[in-house]
Amino acid sequence: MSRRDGPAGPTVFIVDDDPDLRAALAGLFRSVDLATTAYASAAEFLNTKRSDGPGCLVLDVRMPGLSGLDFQAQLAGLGIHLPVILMTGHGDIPMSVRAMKAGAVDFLTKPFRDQDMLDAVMTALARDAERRSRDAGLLAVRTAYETLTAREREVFVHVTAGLMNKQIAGLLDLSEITVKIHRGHVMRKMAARSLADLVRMAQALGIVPG
Amino acid sequence: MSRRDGPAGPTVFIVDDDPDLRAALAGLFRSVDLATTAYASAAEFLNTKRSDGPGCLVLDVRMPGLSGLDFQAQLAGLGIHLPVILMTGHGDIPMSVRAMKAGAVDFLTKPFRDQDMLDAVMTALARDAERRSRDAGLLAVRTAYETLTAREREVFVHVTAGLMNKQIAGLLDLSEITVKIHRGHVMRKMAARSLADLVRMAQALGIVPG
DNA sequence: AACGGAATTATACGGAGGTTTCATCCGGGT
DNA sequence: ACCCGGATGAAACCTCCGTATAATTCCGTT
Repeated sequence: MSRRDGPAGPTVFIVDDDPDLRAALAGLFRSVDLATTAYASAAEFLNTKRSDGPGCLVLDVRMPGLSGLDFQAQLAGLGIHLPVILMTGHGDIPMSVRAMKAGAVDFLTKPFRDQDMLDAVMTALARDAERRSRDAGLLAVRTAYETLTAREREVFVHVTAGLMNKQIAGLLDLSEITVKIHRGHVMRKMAARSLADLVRMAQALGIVPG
Repeated sequence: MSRRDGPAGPTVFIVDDDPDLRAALAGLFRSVDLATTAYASAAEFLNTKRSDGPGCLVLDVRMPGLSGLDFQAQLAGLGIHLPVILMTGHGDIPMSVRAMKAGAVDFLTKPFRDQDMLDAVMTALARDAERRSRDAGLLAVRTAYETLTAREREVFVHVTAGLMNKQIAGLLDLSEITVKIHRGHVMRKMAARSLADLVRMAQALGIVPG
């Protein structure tokens, strides 16, 4: 029921209190060469050390302790951004709408067809992969940004706003040469090979002149 | 049941074959000063001349002719990007999930509370307003981009990729001075006041060097 | 007290950006 | 035949960017 999820591929995390369903799902995912790890409750999932590798969550709505919906609502706050697929045997429309509004990939009613679950998981894994590639690019930029001093960040903002060194000097009450120095430091620390690069980094960081 | 939707505010378009519900909804929205226009079917909505102003759609799922779900699926293809709220008296979970996956703002089961509908409409109108402001900014950029000649567009791509005029000249087999000329034309035609501006425009246009 | 990092500024130089003026060439349309 | 827009490019000129060198000040750590 559990397999190593090395660099080979993503892991499907199953959280359901029904051992039979856990086994069935694990078998289903194994049939398409997906690694799986199963848990009987949300608490068990949270208390277990996991790699933070790629994957997705398959949650039962009705479980002892935290329900699948409540669990889903808490995931973002816990820093877990795995895409979620919900399953239920006794759901209703408001419940499914709430889950989808909260960003669930799918909301399946039991019994569901194997293919429907596989489709949902594939969609979830694709969504996770996309988020990870976005985050990976952003992490390097954020890390570099952290190394900037306060002054350098001010200059960074104005440079990427398109202001000339002279104008920035006026705004910050500095000499133009000082702005040039800071600007050079920003380019070096951010590993930007051109102003265009730096502007895109600012965009990714959500930095706006206003 | 119908009110002018001048520059005052957005319009809620109601599509439902039940006259009583149409009237009730119109009354509800009027109570919060929202303009409404009601239709008995999807076909009637499509055949009627409407302003393309801000608003949202409130659709019944079960209607004679095109169902609310099918109608929703066709809207994007018809160039109609109004946010959709669906209502149904006899829906099921797969139906609601399909609607939400297709981007519906909400999926309400009849009977619903007035406040739930109003909340959904407010969310929908906010989403529409946001999309419109994004589109408005993009339209100007797209229009300006249309005026560029083929050569200017090539230079545009490489400039926003961060290449120096000298490098661009090499790639396009031109003299550096000619690149400068084209570059100047690009800046003027795109109304970019700085290279940073131009880079952001390229981002918005989805222009990538690769 | 000594050291190092951050911030500041000046001078100087070379490279890159940007514009103007002038001029040539080509294809399309009047 | 003529004109015009697009593309090309040379010369000249100015501004802006970037960096190296050197120096000063302040602040926090050792």
